[in-house]
Amino acid sequence: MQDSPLAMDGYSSNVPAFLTKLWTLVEDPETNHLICWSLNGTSFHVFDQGRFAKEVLPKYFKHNNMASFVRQLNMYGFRKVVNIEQGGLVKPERDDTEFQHLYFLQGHEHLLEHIKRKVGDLIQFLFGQLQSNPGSAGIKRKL
Amino acid sequence: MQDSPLAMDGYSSNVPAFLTKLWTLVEDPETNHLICWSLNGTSFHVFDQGRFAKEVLPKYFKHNNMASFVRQLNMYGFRKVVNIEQGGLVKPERDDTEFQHLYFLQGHEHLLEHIKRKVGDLIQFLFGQLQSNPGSAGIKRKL
Amino acid sequence: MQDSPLAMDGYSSNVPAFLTKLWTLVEDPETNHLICWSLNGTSFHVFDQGRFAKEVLPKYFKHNNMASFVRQLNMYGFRKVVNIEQGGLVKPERDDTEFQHLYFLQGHEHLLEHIKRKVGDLIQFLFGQLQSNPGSAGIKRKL
DNA sequence: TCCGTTCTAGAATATTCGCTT
DNA sequence: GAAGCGAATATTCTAGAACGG
Repeated sequence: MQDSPLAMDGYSSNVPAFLTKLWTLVEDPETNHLICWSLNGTSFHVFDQGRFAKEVLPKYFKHNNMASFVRQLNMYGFRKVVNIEQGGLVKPERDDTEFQHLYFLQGHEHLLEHIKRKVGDLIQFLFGQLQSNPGSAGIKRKL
Repeated sequence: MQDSPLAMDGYSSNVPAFLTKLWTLVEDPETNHLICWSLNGTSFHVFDQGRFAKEVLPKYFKHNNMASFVRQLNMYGFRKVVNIEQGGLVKPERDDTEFQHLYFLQGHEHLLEHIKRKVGDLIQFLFGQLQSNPGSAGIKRKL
Repeated sequence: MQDSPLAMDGYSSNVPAFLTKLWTLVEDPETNHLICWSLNGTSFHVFDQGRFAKEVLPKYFKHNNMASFVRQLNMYGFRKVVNIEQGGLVKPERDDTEFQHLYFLQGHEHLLEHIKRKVGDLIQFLFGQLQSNPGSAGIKRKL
């Protein structure tokens, strides 16, 4: 792989690194045995969390922990897809984790721009207060 | 050096020294192993920051610090190009830093004139206010 | 290393990882040629930034950039010690950077607990507002 | 005046840990 | 018990500020 389509025109898009890396990861046929699109392209699977964490993650991120990867997924609004057989009594035949996001769709890389990183509720609340308080204009600008 | 090509067409171009030095630096085939144009000529790469800082910078500037060089780049509106393969735990094969500016293009030296040194945001804001406020003529003269 | 001496006396010390790593780094005789205490033990020196960044930093941190190391130092209130001879025209004989903090003293590891990480001015201001505003108790509890 | 160099800080994302639901 | 989240620190990129020429 040479250039990501997102970064090919010389100026950087405002899509956070996590999303472009995730996209690259899921697309890359080299790692399809560990992470790949679902059949209909609306979600992605991680097989064998252990190997995925130790072999794939450190190539793109500054860690090798599945938990940190999942934390980022949640920060960007991805949700785990719960499979029926996973919750049952019979042990699933495969270590298979699935995540989904409305704007993470195979063949629609431009939709990544609509995936927004969450911000803490406290910060959001305080920002709202500042917005509605005319007296805080000076503080906002300078602080 | 006698005449800069930038100043040969009858009107004096006031391109700051930093930009002409940067251009010379990137063009110079002698230092292409440490700093050179990207393949398509829309950005430039610095390889091996340490050697670049100690060997190349002092030939053009009054320092040998990568940090000061980067500060100048940002002052003139250059942005770092973030590569996806860097940023992992596993060290990339090459120490490669890339910067880009809309008007820093291989083969278009005359565009350097459009690269403007930034002034502080606060100063910029105040200047904008003065521009749109007719009553501030006296202030404008003094400030 | 089993137990940090900081946590052995019955109460848990919450010294951030950066400070304990920095302490270990400066103390370690193996790396004294790149980072070590000053003669009187009130500051520390980094020699040869380039080698320090590439060889030492990644053993303790998830990066190999001097700039990131310096950002952390400033976050914790360390200040660069400016040497007279470094600013002169004659090139200094050695690449020597020195940092200091009131509570970073050789032989007094327990003082690390007094080094506080800085927090943004805006956050600090907003927190102060919440503290002095009784009506925000519910928000504080829930958010 | 504007530019150059240095040191420090802002701001956004990234990583980790522990709690809540 | 697992999924999701809050909060603190960590890393990166850019900007502020002071000073000198």
